[in-house]
Amino acid sequence: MPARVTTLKELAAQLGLSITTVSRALAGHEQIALKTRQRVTEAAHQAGYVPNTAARTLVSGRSGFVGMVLPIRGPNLVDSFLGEFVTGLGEGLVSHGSDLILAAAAQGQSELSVLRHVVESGRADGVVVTRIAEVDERLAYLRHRNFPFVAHGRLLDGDFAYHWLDTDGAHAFGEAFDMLYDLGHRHFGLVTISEPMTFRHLRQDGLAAAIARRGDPSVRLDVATAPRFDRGARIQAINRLLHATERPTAIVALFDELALTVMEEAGRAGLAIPRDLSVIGFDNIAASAYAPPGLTTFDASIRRCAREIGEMLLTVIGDRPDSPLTRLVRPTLVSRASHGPAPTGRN
Amino acid sequence: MPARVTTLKELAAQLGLSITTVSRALAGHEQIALKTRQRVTEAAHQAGYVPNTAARTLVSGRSGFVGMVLPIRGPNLVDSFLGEFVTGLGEGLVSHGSDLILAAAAQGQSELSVLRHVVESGRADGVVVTRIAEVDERLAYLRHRNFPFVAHGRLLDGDFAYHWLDTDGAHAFGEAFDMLYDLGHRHFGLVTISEPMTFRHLRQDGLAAAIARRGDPSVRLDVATAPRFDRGARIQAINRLLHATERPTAIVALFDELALTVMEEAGRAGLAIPRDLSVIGFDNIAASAYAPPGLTTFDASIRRCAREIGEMLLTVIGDRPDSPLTRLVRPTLVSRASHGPAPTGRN
DNA sequence: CGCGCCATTTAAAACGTTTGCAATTTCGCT
DNA sequence: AGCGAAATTGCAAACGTTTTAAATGGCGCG
Repeated sequence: MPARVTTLKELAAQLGLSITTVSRALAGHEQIALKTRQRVTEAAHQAGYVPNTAARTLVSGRSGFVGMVLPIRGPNLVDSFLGEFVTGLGEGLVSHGSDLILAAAAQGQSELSVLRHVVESGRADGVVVTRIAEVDERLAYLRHRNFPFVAHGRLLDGDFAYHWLDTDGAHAFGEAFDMLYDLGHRHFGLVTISEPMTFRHLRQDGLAAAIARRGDPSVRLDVATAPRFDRGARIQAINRLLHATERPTAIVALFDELALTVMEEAGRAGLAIPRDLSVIGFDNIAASAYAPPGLTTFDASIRRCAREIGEMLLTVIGDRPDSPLTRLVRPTLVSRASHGPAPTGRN
Repeated sequence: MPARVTTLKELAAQLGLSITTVSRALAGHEQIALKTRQRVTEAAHQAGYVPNTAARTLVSGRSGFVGMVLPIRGPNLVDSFLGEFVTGLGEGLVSHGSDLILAAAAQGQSELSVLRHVVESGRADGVVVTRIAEVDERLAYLRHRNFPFVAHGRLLDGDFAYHWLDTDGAHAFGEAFDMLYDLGHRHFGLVTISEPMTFRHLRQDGLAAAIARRGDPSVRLDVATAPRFDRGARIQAINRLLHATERPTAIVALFDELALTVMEEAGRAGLAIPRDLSVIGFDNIAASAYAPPGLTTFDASIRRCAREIGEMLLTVIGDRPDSPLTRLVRPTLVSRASHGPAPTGRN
């Protein structure tokens, strides 16, 4: 029946009350007589009244939205976590009735400009920023604007305070090293990317720190680097590692996609995993369970993290705490079949 | 510097013009002198002016948002397409500067109630509805409300007109049958789900139609059904198929996740793929490329479809066409190594 | 009976924008 | 210089809500 939306004015007219009273009754103000409150609530429910978001936002200055810039990459590249992340964020927000706004950046439009638009148009009360870069203009902007946000990931230098949640990649990579070392490995490979993302450093440093901690001079680490989205270069870098005169017996990859490529290329080179080569990844993407022989990796539980990020952001928006909320989540080892004892004979 | 947001009033004051003129100048109205328009545009750019969404929405009745209900399932179940879908949708919307609103349904809250809230709060100008059920209350509601929407998927009975885009599962399943038939297969298995989703019927009917078209009475089809998210039941159903006294030589799965389970269980039963059993899936999820020996499947190109859905929805919102926009996208066969000639000896 | 106090309700402004209509300015022409 | 039309600009209302400040009514008490 109702092709139109009910408004407060209509509801008030129907009830013979003023708009003010109806508004207050629905908000549950004590000052309105209980009987009236009940009567109004009942009528509102009856009429299927839903307050208009725009009007409410305009007057209150709060939109009830949380924003995020949608990472759009090349034609066939989809952020592999996006689904999980968005689901988790939704879970985190739903308790407060906040919705999520996803703003896409058009081709050639910087992510910053989209972020600015989201912030300055008043679309959102706070934003989530993911994939922190070494020098991150988004963070600089948000700080400067003093706009509520929570970062998924961290900057390297702690020169300004902000709210963040990060997975403890450093710890995981240390754990990977220790495990492999105890399995007899001494010659390691690290496959990483060349983009200036901070998680790259955090993880690599965690590995280096674990090596240093062990204090065994016979440990050797070779690093292969390639651009994140250049499959050719990636394969080339990996094969340099694989076909060196002295080949590592264990390769740790910055994340699963790289590890899967390592396994593929290893297979192509006639190396059996884990007999000839141990491989460990990070993230635990769906394919890792299926790729033979099953990739040992760390589960970053993106969904749970995103949920927590959502909750943190709601706190930040509501309470504006002046000391930063921070949270380091330790990823859990998912032990599958891609790692094992170091090969004993020569390679 | 600007911790506050610039408003039209401030801009007007600064320029010595009325709010009206500034508003019109920025909107590019011809009636405002060109020189003024330029001056205003320049000043607005300088000040980093971004119009307030809420105010604009309130007066224009258009929010510039497109809504979608975020499917939240059990703890570890994430809609495997969500990332791709959302990315595609974002791509489709970005040209018109529309953003995407994702509203999550809290535990125990029906998807319909969330949808109602999105629609009636005026948050969105149109919505996208995915995973159409046989009897879909969301579609019924939207029609009744006469609210712009585009469905990803179709109802079975065409009793009311609406805008949709669907992947032609019927065609794909027919194609799969034809291919397998030509490889000598006569005994088929279909693994499907018990939930009342329409795509289930469309695909199964496509398969049945292809069988009928062939007119070979020796063709046999066994169907195994299990609830979508009940892994145990799924495995059981598949194994009933696999361990029947007369086992199918080719199994077609409703979608890749099922096909992957079929391959796992086949491996567990000592069957070699594709020597002993051919398996074909649908969707082409990431894991399908990695799961040995590589799953033959159909690529639904979710991202491209979602993008088109976004574009369709913008058309619907803008033009309110009275004849329905419909689009059937033919999925493409991704031929990997999980299918082959029917085994010749007895099984 | 009148005063004041409390409980309850309401009028009106405000949020920032768009837009119908009216006012003002400019300019050509006589 | 003066007129009228065209070009340009501005006033004010409207969108639906929240909120401040004020009004109204009821009632006890002196």
